[in-house]
Amino acid sequence: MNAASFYAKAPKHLVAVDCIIFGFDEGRLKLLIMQRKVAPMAGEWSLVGGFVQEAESTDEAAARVLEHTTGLDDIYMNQLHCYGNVGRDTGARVISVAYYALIRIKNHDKPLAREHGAHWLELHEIPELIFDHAKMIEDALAALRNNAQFHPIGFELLPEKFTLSQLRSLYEEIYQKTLDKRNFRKKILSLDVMEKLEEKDKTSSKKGAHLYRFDPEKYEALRRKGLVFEI
Amino acid sequence: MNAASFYAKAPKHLVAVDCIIFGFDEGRLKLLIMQRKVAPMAGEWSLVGGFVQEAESTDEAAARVLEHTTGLDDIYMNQLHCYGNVGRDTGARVISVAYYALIRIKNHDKPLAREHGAHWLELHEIPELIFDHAKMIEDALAALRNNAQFHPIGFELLPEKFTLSQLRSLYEEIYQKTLDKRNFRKKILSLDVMEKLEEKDKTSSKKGAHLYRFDPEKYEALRRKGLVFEI
DNA sequence: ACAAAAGTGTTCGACGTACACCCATGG
DNA sequence: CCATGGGTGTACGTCGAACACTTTTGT
Repeated sequence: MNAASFYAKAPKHLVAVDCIIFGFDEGRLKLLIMQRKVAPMAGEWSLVGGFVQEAESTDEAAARVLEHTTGLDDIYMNQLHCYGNVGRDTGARVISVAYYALIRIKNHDKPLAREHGAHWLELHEIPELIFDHAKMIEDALAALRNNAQFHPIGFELLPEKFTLSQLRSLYEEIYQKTLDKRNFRKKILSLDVMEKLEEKDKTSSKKGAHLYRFDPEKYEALRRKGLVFEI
Repeated sequence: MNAASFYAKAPKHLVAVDCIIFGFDEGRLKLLIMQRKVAPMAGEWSLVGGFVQEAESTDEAAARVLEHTTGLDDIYMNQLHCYGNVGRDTGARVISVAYYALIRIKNHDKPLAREHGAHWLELHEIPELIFDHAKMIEDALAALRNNAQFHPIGFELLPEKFTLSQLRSLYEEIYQKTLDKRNFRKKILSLDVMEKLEEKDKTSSKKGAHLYRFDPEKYEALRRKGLVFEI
């Protein structure tokens, strides 16, 4: 077989990206979910997605879709899985590459999201979703939990400056279990990957809690020592 | 937009699967690599792959390609990652979903593999590969290491009956470090996921080593107790 | 008898876990 | 002055890591 017929003989497929977009607000982990605009399943709840174009990589397609919906262009994003079952999309055979993204809810363009019919919902509020999107969310949660345990990705969900209580409640939300306050502080501070700021946050206590900021250089130093970030 | 044009307007892509096939033989981790038959890059070294057809899922495509090359139809297989860069295949725009597979080298159809120009090579023998296949192997090794630490997948690479020495040398090969014989035995035996057989293997010692067999039911019992397999 | 791999226990340090009280301050 | 969340230290048990000698048997 020559090269031309090798490629020409192969079938072509619609390829989509779907994004599981995590946020953290009011102490709760949330997902950005939208109402689908086209048939079939128009009006049903769906993840944010789009088709991969000729001139873009799948990663770029996911970044484009994310920016289109949130207005943010520097989102932490990881490929989750490629969902390739034949009948998964009831409108056509579509192979979908799912990405999960972590965003700081405060930073995103709320009106833009609203324009697209997108809503932030807590995990237990998620309605029935089209196609295999519920499975995607389930897989994304598992991936988030695995990933958050050994990589400093939790910080992507918090404001740049945050208190230890906020950080702890984020991990409590991710793992769905309460963490001991003293042990958590000991652990995270011993890793020495955050800068302690002079500022205090007084919004949630009279005394005020110190603000911290994740320091990528400190994290790099930790890696260089051969140590592993672990919560 | 109506449904017809929503799907019709989207571009279609060639979608391939590429398989990183691991085996374990003579105490070494090996990969099944083949020489490409078509242009461009004909004659160059490549992973085993093929195009996803209309009527099959990506998983099915990978299983088909694996059976086609090895003659085996019950191979342990995991999706690795979807590689979607625009220029990754120099012959055409091809989106590739990579899978890694673990097989018992002894069981596969050697002549069939040879017919396809496939060869088992040790990790340090792998020549330069086409496209992004070297990156795929690198990623697959990382995934194998991660996965082998918490899931009993090492057994997929060994014969049904194996000695503790074989098992240990497999893990030493995967992690590329020597493991203490006593600690390894203590750890793996404490998990109680293997059946100790009466038979002994005398091929590698005068004294003979007991053979063991992985027992999926014992592993399930471990899981039910909420414990985690960890090496 | 000897070579070659199989098999076996103990000690030590590190780390995870459990747990309760004082501090600072705004209202 | 008191309610609220912030901040702190210790004791115990578990588990991973290091480490060396005896057993068996084919040649």
